[in-house]
Amino acid sequence: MRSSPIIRSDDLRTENRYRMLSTLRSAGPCTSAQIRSLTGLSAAAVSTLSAQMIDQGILISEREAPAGQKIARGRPKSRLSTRPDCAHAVTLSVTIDRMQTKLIDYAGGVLQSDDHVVDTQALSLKSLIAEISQCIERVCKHDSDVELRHIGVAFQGLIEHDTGTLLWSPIIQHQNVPVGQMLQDHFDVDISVNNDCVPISQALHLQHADRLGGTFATALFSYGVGLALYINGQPFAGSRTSALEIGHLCFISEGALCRCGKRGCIEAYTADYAIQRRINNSDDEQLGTGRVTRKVMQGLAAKAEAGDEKSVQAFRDAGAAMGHGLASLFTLLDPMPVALVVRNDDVLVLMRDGIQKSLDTQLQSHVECKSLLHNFEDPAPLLHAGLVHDGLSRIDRKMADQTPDSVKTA
Amino acid sequence: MRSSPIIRSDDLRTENRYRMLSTLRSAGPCTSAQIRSLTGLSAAAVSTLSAQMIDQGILISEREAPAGQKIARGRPKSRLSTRPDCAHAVTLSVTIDRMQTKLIDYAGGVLQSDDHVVDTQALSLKSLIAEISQCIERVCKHDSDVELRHIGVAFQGLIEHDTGTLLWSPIIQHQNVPVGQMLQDHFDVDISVNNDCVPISQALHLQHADRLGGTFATALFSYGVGLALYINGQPFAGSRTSALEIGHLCFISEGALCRCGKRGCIEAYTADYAIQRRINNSDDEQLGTGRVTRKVMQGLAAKAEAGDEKSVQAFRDAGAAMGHGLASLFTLLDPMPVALVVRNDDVLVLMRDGIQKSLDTQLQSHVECKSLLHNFEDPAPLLHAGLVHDGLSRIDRKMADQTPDSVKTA
DNA sequence: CGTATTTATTTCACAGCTGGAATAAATAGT
DNA sequence: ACTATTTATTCCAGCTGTGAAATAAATACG
Repeated sequence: MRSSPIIRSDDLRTENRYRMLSTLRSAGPCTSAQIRSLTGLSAAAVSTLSAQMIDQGILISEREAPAGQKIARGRPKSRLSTRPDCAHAVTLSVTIDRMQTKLIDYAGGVLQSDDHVVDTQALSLKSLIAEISQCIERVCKHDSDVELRHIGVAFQGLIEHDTGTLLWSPIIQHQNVPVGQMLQDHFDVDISVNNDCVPISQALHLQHADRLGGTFATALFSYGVGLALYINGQPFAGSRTSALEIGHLCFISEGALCRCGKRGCIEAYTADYAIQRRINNSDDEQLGTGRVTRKVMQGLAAKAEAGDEKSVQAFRDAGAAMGHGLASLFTLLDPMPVALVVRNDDVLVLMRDGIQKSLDTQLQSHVECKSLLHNFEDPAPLLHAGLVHDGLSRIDRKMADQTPDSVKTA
Repeated sequence: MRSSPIIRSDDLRTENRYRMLSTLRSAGPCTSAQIRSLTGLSAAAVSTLSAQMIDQGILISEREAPAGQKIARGRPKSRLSTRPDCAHAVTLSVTIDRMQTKLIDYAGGVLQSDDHVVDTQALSLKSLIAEISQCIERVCKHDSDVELRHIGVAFQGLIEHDTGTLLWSPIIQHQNVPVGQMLQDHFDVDISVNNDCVPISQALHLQHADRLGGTFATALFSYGVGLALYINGQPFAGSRTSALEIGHLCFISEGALCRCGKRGCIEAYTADYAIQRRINNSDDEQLGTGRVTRKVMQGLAAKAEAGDEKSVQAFRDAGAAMGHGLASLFTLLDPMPVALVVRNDDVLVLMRDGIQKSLDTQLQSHVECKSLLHNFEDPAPLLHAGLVHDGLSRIDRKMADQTPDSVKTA
């Protein structure tokens, strides 16, 4: 009902502070004139607000790079940017075989990295949280003056975004794990837990809006398939979860057995284990254990590229399943560009025909679906960029709330 | 990126004017104290704003019903309400066999009604628009001082909400009909064209939020199946269309022929013509012509209720198809309550088992789907309420924009 | 009839943002 | 050194809000 929560004029100030921070966050360091035009605020307001925030130690102002030869005529521009040491965030991505942790400063710089190899499926509930906590502590302990304000965690699976509860995940043996709550008890800072697709989609929106536009889907092929949406320039958030479980849409009723326990899921044809079992002649009932290594997948892909009939068919079927899922998505919502994010591009090339054929068959004729598919290799940097942006944006919100007055009062 | 477009303090005023109107719109006539608590505005602001709007002729203030016996002690409350004669809207619903038009005043009162029987499938493009225009003119001509500010049209089909273009509709032979544009050329007022599900869903949110909550789906069974969503208290709007074509999700690949030209659509099992052809032994290739009358459907339902095996199965299959669609929706987004809106409750009763069984089979086990389905009989009053609310809300927005200053300037 | 009670409006000082004008700041060119 | 140029800041009146307190309005009660 309410389009905006702003009523009081001091809420306006908070909002405008956030606007400035948010602008600096996505556009990088800016001169006050740039901020003025990007935010729509008046010069007077920008000046007042930035002075206050510099006072508070949130922003810093520095001369524009004096190294550049083309020095302008008048008073040199000074650029505002967020002060790196004013706050820190931790980003943590959990995949089936490792935890990657980074300590980030308020300007987005990476201060510490930690890569911890671990078999997540073998962990007890207690040791899962313990391992995660240790990763976070490791990156934080390195520096002495860490102002930790946010921890952002990315998992694969079904995640309740308000509470950060892991409802279900293919890489964890347990269900309904309140990861967010448990970490908050441990560290007492804001925690956000998200399906890994969500930050990736955020990063794509920041970096590739030119290609993808404001409305697009992000499909991540990893140990399973994840999907996140941007709609009209906004990340789509459902009432409980933000990511869409496209992998568990029913593709063939009473079909192949899926990891989730159901039959005929898209994932039971698209996931690496599904492709593997198909090519290796094992039947569709086997789920296998552990993960299919990247090397094994490359082997399977090579086999298909070499023309092995069965392998080619397996990949084509995987594509058909995925195409069915996208067609369903396009039927329910509107057709939209899709970013296909995958570690190994070969796999996508092999599936692409199947995907396209499925789309062509299943979409209504009046729908144009030319060139909706965009490939992106290597999800890792996107995931990192998304986690950083998300974490720092949440800190921005808190910084904006700390109006000078409320600081005095507190 | 921008959470709110408010920067200048006069935007604030516009927004707060709209807040007040919007509150009056959904809560009905209110005292200034009620408005204060519902909007969160201060007494001073409410007083100033309401005085201005009364001056402008947008609001009226009247003593609370003196008829009531329990007269309070002190100064009697006076209630603010929108002034009926300050603006008017037309609502128009087009179904396969009729156009229902109403002239509404700014308080939501029905001034004129028009029920025009017409076979929409037989109309040429030109006569379709002509018929619609004539309906609108008929209800407007009756009164002399009509301040027409908005026309809201509800169609079944795929509609681009920005432009009001009818991309595809089962009840119209033509495609890509720019209904919105053509009506605007004719009447020069704001036009909104929506899938009929959207206003119905809006009305359900207003009237039955207690049962459905802020996140729910609305499935309308009419000549086909339509679906609209509310997510976190907001109507869901896609980038082009707002309604979801759940009826054309693929249920059985290479299955029964659907009106849309594809095969195996949910609608090819759920629609009235689909049920009819199944029971009448005609094969799944026949599309039939014209519509299945309500009487015929009641006959088919009676047959099934009497225990006819084939009829029972046809309805059960229809339910299974619908259940598949809902399961897909619940898999992609979160499971949510569903309002099943249908003219004839019997039909729903016959399908309900099939729906539930499909849901139970296809949803992941960790999902609770007990009692998500709610029945609503008779879509007509809901559609009307939704159209009225939508039309008047859009007028509210324009009224809020007319700040006293901007009036003087203009 | 005057008083108590309740509701609505007005008034005041304070704070936020705007647009425009006036200053201040910092540098290149002459 | 002085001036021109460009950018940033400050100041102003005007508008929008807030909370708190005072005032006005309209009725019931005694």
